[in-house]
Amino acid sequence: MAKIRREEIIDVGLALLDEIGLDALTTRKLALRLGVESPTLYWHFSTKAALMSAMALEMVARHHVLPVADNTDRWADWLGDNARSFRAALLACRDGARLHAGSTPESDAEANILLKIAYLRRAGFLETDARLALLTTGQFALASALEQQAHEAAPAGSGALAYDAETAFGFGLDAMIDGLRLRLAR
Amino acid sequence: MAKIRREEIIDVGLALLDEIGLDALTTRKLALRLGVESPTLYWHFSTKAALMSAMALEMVARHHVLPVADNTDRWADWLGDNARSFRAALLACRDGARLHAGSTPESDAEANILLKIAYLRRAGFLETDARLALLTTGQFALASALEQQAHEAAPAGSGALAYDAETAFGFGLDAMIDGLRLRLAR
DNA sequence: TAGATAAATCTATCAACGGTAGAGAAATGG
DNA sequence: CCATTTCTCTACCGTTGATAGATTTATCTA
Repeated sequence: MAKIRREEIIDVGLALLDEIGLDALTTRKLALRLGVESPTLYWHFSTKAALMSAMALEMVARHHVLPVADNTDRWADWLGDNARSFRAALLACRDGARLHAGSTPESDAEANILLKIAYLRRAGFLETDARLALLTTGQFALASALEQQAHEAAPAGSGALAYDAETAFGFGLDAMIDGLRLRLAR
Repeated sequence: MAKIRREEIIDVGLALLDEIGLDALTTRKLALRLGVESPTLYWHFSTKAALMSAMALEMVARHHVLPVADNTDRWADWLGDNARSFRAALLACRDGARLHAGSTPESDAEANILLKIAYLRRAGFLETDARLALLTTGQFALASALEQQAHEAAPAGSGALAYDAETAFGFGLDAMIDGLRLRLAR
């Protein structure tokens, strides 16, 4: 009768996800790896979806740790780094983007996001614009990671419209930030 | 013994999806509504995922019908309209964005996408940039629709970072296109 | 230390799911 | 009229997420 902690479930869950992918990740397989029977998981989490949410949250918390910058002159660089960091967190684990999109976690810690908004305000943005800038760059990062991992899973030839995901993300992100710079200048 | 056609399955499938949502859409329920037993579906589609892909394709084909413009001066307007049209297509049906993201359809008809690339080339873009501009605006539209429908399904209070999805999309899209305009000017 | 209370896991089972095998009905064409 | 293809049926399989309730382990007090 092995005893497990909530953290352990999340931790092993993420490791197993990385090995076998989201579709194959069942409560039984996870329980087996934990040395436990599957109903045990339902004492720690009300539902499988709740467990997945917790995993998604932990994944971002673990890899997306970019602190707020001091230099407000370089806000554009920081905003780009922030989006790249978020995207990298989603890519750090197999099917990570789908895991995140499938659940509905309060993506960033509330406190952290307020700090980021405050930083952009210091750089000259209106409150609303700061929020939207963070939101939309984040959404775009998610979309990019989502599509990249979908292509990794099913390597369709995609004849005429092949592209490199990394390059495409950089292209779109740069455009977005250039647009924001323009908006700030007005 | 009712006979059904492939189109009919897709059609009724989309209608049923709109009623009960993606998670509740099972082959049995769909078969029931078609007046057929569920294994019948597997004669028309090799797998449920293939059926979902076909539905996703039909959904976009039905609603995302913006033709290529003539006026190359207004390429920015057209590119914005194109992204808005794509997003509207995903929102036209409950869980439409998840349906699209979950499958891996050759999003646009190949021929159509080539026309759009050609149009942007005429407007002055390099081949690569034209492709990336279409790709990234489309990805952003998908992400926006995905998050909007996720919030519709689970109306989390989301205390401090509430926002209107439509507004946020317009904000990000405008920024992106402004950035592209800048790039074109160089 | 003894005994109760709370915390955590177990066994057994459920209905529903995606999918398959193979028999059989309906259409098609010579 | 028969043979062949096209399409649907019944019956079933293994797996899934989840629940109920007995049972064990830890904790806390008298």
